[in-house]
Amino acid sequence: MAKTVEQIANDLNLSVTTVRLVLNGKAEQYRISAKTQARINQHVELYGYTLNHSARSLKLNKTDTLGLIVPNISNVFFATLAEKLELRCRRSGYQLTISCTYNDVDYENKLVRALIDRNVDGLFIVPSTLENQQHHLRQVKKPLVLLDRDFKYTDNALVESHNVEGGQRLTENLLAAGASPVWFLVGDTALPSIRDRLEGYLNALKKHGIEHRDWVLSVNENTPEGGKLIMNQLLDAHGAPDAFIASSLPMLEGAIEALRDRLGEVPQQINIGTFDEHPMLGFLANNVWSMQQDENAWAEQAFDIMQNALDGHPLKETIKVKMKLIKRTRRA
Amino acid sequence: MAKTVEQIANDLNLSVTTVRLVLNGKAEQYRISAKTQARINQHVELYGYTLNHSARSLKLNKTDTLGLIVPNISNVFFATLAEKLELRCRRSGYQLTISCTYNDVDYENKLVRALIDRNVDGLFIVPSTLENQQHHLRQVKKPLVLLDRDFKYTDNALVESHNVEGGQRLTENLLAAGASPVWFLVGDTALPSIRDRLEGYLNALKKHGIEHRDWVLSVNENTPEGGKLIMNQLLDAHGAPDAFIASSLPMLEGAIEALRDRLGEVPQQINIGTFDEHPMLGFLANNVWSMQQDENAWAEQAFDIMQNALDGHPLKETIKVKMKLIKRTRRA
DNA sequence: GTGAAAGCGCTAACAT
DNA sequence: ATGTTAGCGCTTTCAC
Repeated sequence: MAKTVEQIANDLNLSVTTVRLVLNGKAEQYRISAKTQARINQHVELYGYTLNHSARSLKLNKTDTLGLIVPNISNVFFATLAEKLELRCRRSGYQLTISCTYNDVDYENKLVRALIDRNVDGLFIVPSTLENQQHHLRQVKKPLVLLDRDFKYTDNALVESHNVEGGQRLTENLLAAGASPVWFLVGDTALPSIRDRLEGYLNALKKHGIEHRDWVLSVNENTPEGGKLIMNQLLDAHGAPDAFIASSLPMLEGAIEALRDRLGEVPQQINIGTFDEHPMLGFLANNVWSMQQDENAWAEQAFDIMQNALDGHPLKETIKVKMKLIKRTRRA
Repeated sequence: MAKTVEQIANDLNLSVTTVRLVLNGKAEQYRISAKTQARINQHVELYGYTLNHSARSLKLNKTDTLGLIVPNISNVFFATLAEKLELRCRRSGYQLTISCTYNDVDYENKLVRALIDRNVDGLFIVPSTLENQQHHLRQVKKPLVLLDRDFKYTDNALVESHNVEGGQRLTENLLAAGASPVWFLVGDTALPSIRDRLEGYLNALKKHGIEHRDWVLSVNENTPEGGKLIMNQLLDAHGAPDAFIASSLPMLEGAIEALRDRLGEVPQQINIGTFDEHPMLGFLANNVWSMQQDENAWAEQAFDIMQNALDGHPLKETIKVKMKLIKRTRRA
């Protein structure tokens, strides 16, 4: 397949420079004779030419590769984000390499090192903890775009959803539906995004003159197990709820499981709110409001910032992407 | 951060060879003096050393990188497979780069070219069509492991689930539950995996002395839209079913949507079978049987084959991984 | 026990 | 308009 520039040059008794110029479309600019161009093009047509990225990388000290580090991609949100980002990167000639941390703090640091060692040109990271974030900021001397979690203590560029506003809007819609209380099942307030959603929830309550901070039930893991635990507590203390919001899909999964385990079914009149959209939310017979994150917008914004940084214009902005409410109403 | 081998050698007035030998743990083998070793180790301790992968790749004509091409990763099965495969590859020092085709036939070919151009050492591919498969077999001169879809016309190594057996077992379990007919909603029989599931279904019927081929309803896209269309047809012709099997999760999503749209709810007594497992299947109030694919086993097997091929022992086997049945029973 | 040097294929600076 | 060359950092072969 291959054929190197030098081989082509030799075959045609030309210099590498000449061949390179036409290969790179600079033929006109350097006024390579039409005849030479034709000879080269024909040769390439015949034997092909594929640029050797390793050689190019060695020379230019860049790989035209970007890294993405997320907790996992079996989570639809991160999976979709990865898809959009990969597409956006490829559109500009970058290969994106995706890696998952599985929320393992040490493994995350190792991943960063592995990608830096492979000389990626820049890195998109969803850090697991503040410590991880600080570690990365120290280690990574390349363009870095933080995603999803604003742990503060840095002015590095960051893209996230507008969780406060989203949380508020979601809550207001559930409040408007009438059922009360609207419990808020919150997993892991160590995560800024979760904290912001909670803040939005409280804002909405306050706006409606409600001050029931005891409607908030929290646990310290953002997982199905956490959701199950907390829903069981709720059932113990108050029986079946009329309405609740889960701070994320994994929490919701656990909460629903608890309801089925304890009540034998998920009472259809419960109004449910959740963050992150998924087609299977339609499997619930209930009214379901889901606050969707806009992965496409994230990808565009994050890549823009990266592009600028690669061009030597590092930006320090925090972008908050608007969320979108999806309503599923059950038939009366 | 960096420091090259040559820099270290210069700093210590040694030759690159000596430095390399201790860096690569061949110190004992070549009996480098303890003193020299100490000096080198100390220097590295102090200033660090990171191997330049680009230079190494250029010299050795390999990148220690493998490629994975799947339809998309917003599909949990492929996402999980990608996760497991990435872990397995990293464990052996390979970086995995994941790309999605979105079922775009041309884009898929471009992706293969892009990865080959970047000189990946080998490729795992879920081909979209037979034509794609043949294209890849022609283009890819490197180790290639096909995944998920046995389009035949090749003896290339391939890893897939044992869909026939899985389909049969799933069907038998639904038949045993008593409800009848057990409809089979099948999307896109152009996909070998789907065809095998159907075959398993028919085997089960036959085994039970049932010959109702008209229980099979098919459409030509394996999507929510396909599932919706087909369930609507079923509702038109026979009313609400007592039991059905969906050939994949996307199909099930559409089928459930149709039920809700038409009946206002998903009748709880319907027994549902599906392929691929997902926690949110628990959102259905129904009995749900799901036939789960074992991504971990796929990853292990696929990597093994790849490893062998990279070591110069190309294998031509087709591996069929056993599936696992998950049962969700509703409370009476 | 340690050293020297060629060469992987590309780019960019400098010739003509 | 086209040619020459150095060098990116590594590996490998050969030499003392």
